[in-house]
Amino acid sequence: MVLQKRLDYGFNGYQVPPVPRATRSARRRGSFKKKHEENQICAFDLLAIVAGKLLLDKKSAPSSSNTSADKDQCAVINSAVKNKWQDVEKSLKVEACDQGSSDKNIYVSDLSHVHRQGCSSKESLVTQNDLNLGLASALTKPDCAERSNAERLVSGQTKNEIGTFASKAEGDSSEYREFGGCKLEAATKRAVKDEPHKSGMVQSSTVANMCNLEDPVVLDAKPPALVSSDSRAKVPACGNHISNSSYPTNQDDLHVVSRDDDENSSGCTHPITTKKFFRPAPRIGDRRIRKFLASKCWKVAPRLKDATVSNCDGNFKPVFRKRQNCYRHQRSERIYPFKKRKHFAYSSPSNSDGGMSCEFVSDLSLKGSNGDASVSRSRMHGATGASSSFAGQRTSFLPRDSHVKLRIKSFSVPEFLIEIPESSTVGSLKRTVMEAVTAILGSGLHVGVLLQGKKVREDNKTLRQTGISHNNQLDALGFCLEPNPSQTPPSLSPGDSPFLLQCDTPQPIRRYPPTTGEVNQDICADPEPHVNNLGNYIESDHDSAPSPTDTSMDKNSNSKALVAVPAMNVEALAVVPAHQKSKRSEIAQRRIRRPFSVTEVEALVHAVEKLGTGRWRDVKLQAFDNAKHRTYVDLKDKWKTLVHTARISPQQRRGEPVPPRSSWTGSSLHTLTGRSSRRSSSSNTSRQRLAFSSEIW
DNA sequence: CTTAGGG
DNA sequence: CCCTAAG
Repeated sequence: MVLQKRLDYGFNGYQVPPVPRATRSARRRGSFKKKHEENQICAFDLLAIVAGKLLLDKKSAPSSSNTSADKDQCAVINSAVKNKWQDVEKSLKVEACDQGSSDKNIYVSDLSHVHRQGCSSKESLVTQNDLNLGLASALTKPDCAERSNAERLVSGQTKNEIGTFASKAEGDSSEYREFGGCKLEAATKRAVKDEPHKSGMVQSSTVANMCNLEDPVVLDAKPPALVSSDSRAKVPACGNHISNSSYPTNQDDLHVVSRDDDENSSGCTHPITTKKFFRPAPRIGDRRIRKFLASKCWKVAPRLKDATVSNCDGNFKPVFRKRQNCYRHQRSERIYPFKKRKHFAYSSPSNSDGGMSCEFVSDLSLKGSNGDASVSRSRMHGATGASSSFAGQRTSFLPRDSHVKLRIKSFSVPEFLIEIPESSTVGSLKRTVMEAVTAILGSGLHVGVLLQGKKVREDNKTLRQTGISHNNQLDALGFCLEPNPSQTPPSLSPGDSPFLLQCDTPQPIRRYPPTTGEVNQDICADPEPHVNNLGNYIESDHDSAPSPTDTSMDKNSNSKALVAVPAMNVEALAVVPAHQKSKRSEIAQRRIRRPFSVTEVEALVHAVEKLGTGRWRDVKLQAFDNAKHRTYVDLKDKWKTLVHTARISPQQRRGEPVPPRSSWTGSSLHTLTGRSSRRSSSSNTSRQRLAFSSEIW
């Protein structure tokens, strides 16, 4: 094995993403290089932090004493390490010095591993570890007894225990979790601060040790290339804690701890025990292809805006369908439940006075609801179950006379048609309907008012004029949701109402045809897995997405392809475009918070370590391709917070390690490099860190 | 659409 | 997470 030339641009010994591709903007800004370099540091740090697979063998820790001899030894270690690393052809089994014994090595494991781990440090690993992770307390404990104690603890733990511990710890604090059970000062402190009652966990520095000092064997474990928490994998009952083996360090038996369920899932953790769960890092070509496809899909992934925008023209269907085809699993669930949910709730009142009620609408609702809608109490409709039922008061727009109190129990959804292959599952049918309904609801609605079963179209009349008064029988009054007319630019009515649109042409019922039914069926040869996949897939909306390697993905996509979401002409040149628009943005609801799971963070770190920052889209595609709810912005943000939480000072990011402990600082170790000597001048920071660590350990 | 960065 | 400027 050969250390690839990436070492050449290793920054402070950290692995550098292969030939970083500066983004266009970055190139333009000319700031890419710097950013990238900084990122390398972050990548490594966080990688180390998160993965908890530091390259140090536990034996590398100075074992028993903290004498100056030790320090000298450390210096030797470091220079040895450094030299080793500079020799690109040599084995990466870097010898460290522990009492001068070559048996006690710093293991860097093999090259491939190193590359996977992203650690190609030319620097002292010891230093790095210690620096970034507070490494093993064994390394840093000034007190010999303490140190050896820590060591004992470390060595006494089996891998499994480590995993268990880490997992448990993982479940305790989300801040803590983010570091994969490896303690980081900042993180730990934060955990303490945030959850004082759990400080017990925090004190267990052994976790860090264990993680950091795992056997080289363990280190060889393939790091997850992808973060996919495949929800289609068997998801065991969610317990409070994860199974012992859930810590993803075992080779070929990666267990995914998927915890990105909903925010308040009471720490529900799904140990996913599917073997070979992770797809190994795709080869370049492979990845290219995948990337290409994915990016294609990604690019056309409809957002809400897309939908609305594309709906604005009359010929929306082809466009939309195309998107639909491409979108597949990427279709983000965020679109519907959140951004759109409120739309109809708001849009009804806002539209009700918009003067958009049209004849065809009335026609529709009548047809659709079989007259039901024409009665005041329209019920939830058909299989959709998606009527927007809300009860509330609807005050009239009358200036200040007696108010009409209305109670709207529910709205009926206008009729629409769905075509779906017979081979489709009930689940997909439901989903199809749901999406159709959601699309209708989300794409702008009008409220139709019916009085005594008659459509009230004169929007400018007062309620009183219309005959709606407080002493009315409320039953005489009805409301229905009406789709916006997808019509050619409406012309203003020359009549009494300047805002009343003329929509005399009856609109055909919307259809939601399957995109390519036959093809789908062909592909979905076996309907059974289809069912399962779909079911799980739907559930997976809450969780992460399925693994990309899973071929059943296709089926899913196909089943999704059956879901033809209608394109409705939303605010097609609506009467009050600006108004509606502002409303829309107002309405947009915040997405639910979904804390990153350890696995995700790991994957993120890996991806960033590999790709560098500034390529969030690539990161997303590569590592979070299936996590539909993670946008590249999310990833970027997560990285941001990770770096912040890790308290990787700009200094460190620039590659100037800060000694965690003055006892180390003073040693000859730090005179090895100019950097090291510079470092001592920055002891200010180190003292802060010191105080910090002592708080924890 | 992506990225960067502030909030 | 959201928002937005900038490219």
